[in-house]
Amino acid sequence: DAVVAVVDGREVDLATPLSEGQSVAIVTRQSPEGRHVLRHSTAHVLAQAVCDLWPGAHYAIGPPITDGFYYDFALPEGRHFSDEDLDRIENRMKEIVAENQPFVREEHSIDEGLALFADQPYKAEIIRGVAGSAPAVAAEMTDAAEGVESGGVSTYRNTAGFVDLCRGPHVPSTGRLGSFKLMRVAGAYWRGDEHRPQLQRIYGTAWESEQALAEHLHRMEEAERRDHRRLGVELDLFSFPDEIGSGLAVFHPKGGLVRRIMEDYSRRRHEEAGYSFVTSPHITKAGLFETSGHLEWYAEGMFPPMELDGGQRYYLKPMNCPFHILIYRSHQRSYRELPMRLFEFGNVYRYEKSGVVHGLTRVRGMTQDDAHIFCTREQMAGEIASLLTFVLDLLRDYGLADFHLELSTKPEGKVVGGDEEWEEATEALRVAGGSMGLELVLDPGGGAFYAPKISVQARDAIGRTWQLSTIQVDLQLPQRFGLEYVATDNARRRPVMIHRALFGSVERFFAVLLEHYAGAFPTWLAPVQARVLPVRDDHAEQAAGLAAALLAAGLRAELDPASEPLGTRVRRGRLEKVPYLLVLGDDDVAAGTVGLNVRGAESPERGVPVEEAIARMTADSASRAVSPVAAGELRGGWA
RNA sequence: GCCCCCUUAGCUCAGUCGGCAGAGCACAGCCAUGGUAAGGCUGGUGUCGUCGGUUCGAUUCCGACAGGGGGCUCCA
Repeated sequence: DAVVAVVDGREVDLATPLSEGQSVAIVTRQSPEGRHVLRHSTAHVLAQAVCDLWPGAHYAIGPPITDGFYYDFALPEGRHFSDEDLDRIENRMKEIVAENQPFVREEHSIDEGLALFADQPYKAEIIRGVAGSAPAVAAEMTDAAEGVESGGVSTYRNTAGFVDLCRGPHVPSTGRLGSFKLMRVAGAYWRGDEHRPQLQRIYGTAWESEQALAEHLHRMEEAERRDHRRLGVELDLFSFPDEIGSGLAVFHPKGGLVRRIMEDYSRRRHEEAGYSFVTSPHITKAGLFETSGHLEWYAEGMFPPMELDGGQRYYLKPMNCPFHILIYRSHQRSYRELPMRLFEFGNVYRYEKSGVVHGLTRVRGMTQDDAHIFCTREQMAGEIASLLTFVLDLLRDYGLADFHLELSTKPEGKVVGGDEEWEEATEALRVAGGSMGLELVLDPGGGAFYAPKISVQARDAIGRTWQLSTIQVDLQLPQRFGLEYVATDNARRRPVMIHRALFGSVERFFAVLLEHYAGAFPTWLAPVQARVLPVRDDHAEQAAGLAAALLAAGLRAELDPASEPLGTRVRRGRLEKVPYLLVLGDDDVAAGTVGLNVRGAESPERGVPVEEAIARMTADSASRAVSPVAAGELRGGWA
């Protein structure tokens, strides 16, 4: 069961000789570390198989990753892998496993290493790259994991003569791999740099047993089942008609309804929090984005301009901030007006590259719940703190509960503004973020070109983390646009501008909630909250009366008439994840009751008095305390 | 933008080794009035993503384009 050992705190091969007095622990194949080793060794076998099948192939890097591994190759004559090749490679890998070739560790000097990999340019580059660096730097580089230490290199060789540069450790022999499956091929740039050659990457998954592999594949299917793109079709929420274009969604009646409820609640909360609601057009003359700097910095992310009479260029807006700035600047402002909080559900358009568009989470046209707060420098810290509290509070109302914060600091290279300003703004965010009682993770260099930001990362029901709200402190745009206010001493001062979006984009947040809830929106967000099912046609009148009573009670209710059998209609209601199905038959008409089917319950409650049913449903509808469905159990759609 | 894959009925998919296509669900009509996860019968449905090429003939082979999926890079 052992794959490697830990000797004096360091992972080593099982074949490593021991000295007296050393502490030894065994790493088993199903432990996280053991799986890591299995995956790493499987990657080696993958490279060996590819080199067998494509003599002269160059192999680059092949690390273990979450759930599996990958390996990057450059095939002779610039050839590419296709899906059919995966089967061939996998079969060859199985032969190598059957041959049970030992992994033999060898140590070499740098020069020997270079000689060994003379015909492997990527390996040679790794060796040269690390050998040329100071030891401290080398240790930081991921290349160190590939087997290069400052003094020499380590390799692993097996009986077929395949040698790979590697730090190890590895399983003792190829027969000790677990169960694996090659998943897909992809292109990947050498060293992640799009200006360098694109290599052919093969992804695989590997586990300690057939069963663990099967469970992983099953988990993948479960995740697919709650994919927002799939649920969007199944629940008739939205679509992406080809005729409109890539990354441009239309929301259908039910999706539009959910969206409107989301937005309405947000509006109400923003009103209570002292925001003013503004609107701005979708297009503007080029000058506005020249002043803001967007055309200088991000023109390639914008849709190309429309030329109007006289050569005037108009752009679709990728952001709302310059418009809000013009609202601020429409007349002279006093310190008495600050902080001024301008909010808009603003439609913006960004020219996302064709390969990155993805469902509702990466689109070319979206609605931002965008606000800009203009305040004094003295107000800045307090404003950020109350903003963070507001944001987290609101996100919790939508059912997200598990957060951490991320502070993104000044990026390298293209930025505007001086170090002092950056430092002041960053510090304000750091202090506010630190006071929230949440983990604060540093993201060095991750800020926008004009401002540092703090973002709220939320974990959903199946453990994925989404970047949602962002708050940016901007000292640049107020300067570019010459914003001022008149202070108590009658001096003109420059306000600070805080950009913030809470959902990020309504579309994306919709997708996050849809997946978080696996399509079963909590009652307050559900497009249809209750459906009345008369058992027979002769209950139609009472059923219509009941539906009317539900509507009168403020519930989104509808009637599903008895033109189909009850079982059919119950099934449909469950698949559509309607929170309440109210069945009305002879007994109910006689007694003034309903058969109440509560979403998530095993069986119906018969004979519930109508008044009681309405009271329960309205209470549920008013509640935002919900617990989302955990992973799995989507069959039946009832969850 | 780059690499691989995909595109057949509203949806999910089968199929044609090149001779103008099928299933289930959905939809429509009729029957059935059924107390909790698919009642029965009948019926219609397709420019086989688009445009070119090869061919006597293309949904099938080739190319380009569009849209989608998985990655890479990017994400103000």
